[in-house]
Amino acid sequence: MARRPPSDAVDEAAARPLWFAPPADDRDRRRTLTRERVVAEALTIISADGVDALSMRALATRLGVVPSALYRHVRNLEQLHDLVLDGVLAEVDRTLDQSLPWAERVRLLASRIRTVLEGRPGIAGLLKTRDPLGPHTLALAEAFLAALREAGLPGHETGLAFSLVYDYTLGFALSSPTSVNEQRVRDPATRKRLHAFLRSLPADRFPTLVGLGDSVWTDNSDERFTAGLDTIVDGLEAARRRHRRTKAPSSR
Amino acid sequence: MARRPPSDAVDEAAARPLWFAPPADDRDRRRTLTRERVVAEALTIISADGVDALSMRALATRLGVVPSALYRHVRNLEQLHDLVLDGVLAEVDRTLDQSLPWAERVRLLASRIRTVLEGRPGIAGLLKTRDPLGPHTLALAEAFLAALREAGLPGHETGLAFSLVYDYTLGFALSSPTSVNEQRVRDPATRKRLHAFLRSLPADRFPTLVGLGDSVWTDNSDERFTAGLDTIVDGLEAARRRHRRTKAPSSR
DNA sequence: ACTGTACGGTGAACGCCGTTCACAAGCAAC
DNA sequence: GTTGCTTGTGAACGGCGTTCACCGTACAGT
Repeated sequence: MARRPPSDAVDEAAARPLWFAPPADDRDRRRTLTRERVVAEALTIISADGVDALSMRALATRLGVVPSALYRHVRNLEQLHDLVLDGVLAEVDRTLDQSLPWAERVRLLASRIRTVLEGRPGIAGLLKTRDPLGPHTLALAEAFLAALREAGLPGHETGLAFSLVYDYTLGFALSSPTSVNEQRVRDPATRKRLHAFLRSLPADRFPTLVGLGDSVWTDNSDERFTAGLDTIVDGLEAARRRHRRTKAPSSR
Repeated sequence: MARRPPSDAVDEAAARPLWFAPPADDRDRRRTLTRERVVAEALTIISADGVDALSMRALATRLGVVPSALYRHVRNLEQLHDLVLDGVLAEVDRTLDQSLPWAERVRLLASRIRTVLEGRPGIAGLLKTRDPLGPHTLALAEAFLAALREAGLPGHETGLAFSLVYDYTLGFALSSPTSVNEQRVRDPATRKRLHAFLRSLPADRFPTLVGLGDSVWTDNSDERFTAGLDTIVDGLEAARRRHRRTKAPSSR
């Protein structure tokens, strides 16, 4: 009696710092279902068809198993999401040339996160609403903070800066074209209709909108992302200077 | 035959600029179902129990009607979401004292959006993934652009700046505590456990994370929001100066 | 070598969901 | 009064997450 439920690992914030129980032994691997296999298969589903295509039943079918079998390895869909999220974040390259200036390092990390997230349509939505404290999430935070610390801001402001950059990156990845609205956004005909629609707006009600014309709507999401990121980093740079001045008023 | 389906209104970008068909007459109001009543009831559900509690069936029950009846007034759940979103955005106060500097106006608008979105748990998620071009969404964009134009940036950069501020605000509202994780975040005991967990991290693997200590994690989301917003506005200010200098190098 | 037990997969079921479709009640116009 | 259109109804379909009793198998203890 009293069958032990699947472990918590990612779910429980107070879990043991021994996250990834070492693979132990590869004895009966390959024949029986494991949590790793479940999560891995979930990831391939998401990469292929987006996060909406990931369901317990579909996942079970792809693993050649009945849905209820999954619940031996994963507590529920929520926990599966958390595990998948940390698996995705594990794929973000955290290596950085330490000689690079802090701003560049921050930019690099943010760009890499975006790239990885955009390869898994819809996963940014999960990440923003669930925000698991898995090992790789923490490692990523560590990398960001290490770069930001060199900006010379006090600890509290460093945390705020991290939150800003991280939130921006996730938020951007979330609103970028996913599998759902992809064709709607990328389809040039639809885009033309949209531009025509915007041009047809009553100028008395939306003077700025029509006054600025098409140049307002940037379709290139790469440009939009880096431009926003640069502005944020500029703002952080300004804060850095401001703080440096009040702390050690050397010149002027 | 050939029953006319519910109109598109928000859904179709190429719809007539005649958005809100005037109420016409109040003859049979109150007895029969209308699109307005459906959307209004959906909004109260969301405000009370979050966006996850909004389902066609629950909505129908609250309206004293069978689920399929809703499809006479709304094409499907997606369109209902779009209509709800525009309804929410309609509640954002767009009036601004024109004598305020542009930066302050931008800050005001962003804060108001955040306030409204946080009153509807989970709705920011919809907004980011659907992004409807309804009348109030556009009016909000107009207000932002009007403020940003005074920063003196060229049209293209103004659009980028709008995208940045808007995305940041939505992204932040999305990750702020919703009905789902609310108690998990607000509960002081959980917060204590989280802090203890962070302190227990191995310092060799996360030197910055543990080095900065608790000061990194700001629980006050108001402070986090305004700090991020200020940084962004600072960055825009820097871009403004930069551009002004290259355009008209008056002093120095 | 035998036996008990716990693990991990099965099959059926529950209750929810969005959506469709044929049909009926009400109402307007001719 | 008949016609035809609008709008709500009832039943159904397929899909979802999740639970539960069941059972085979492999392994541990004696």
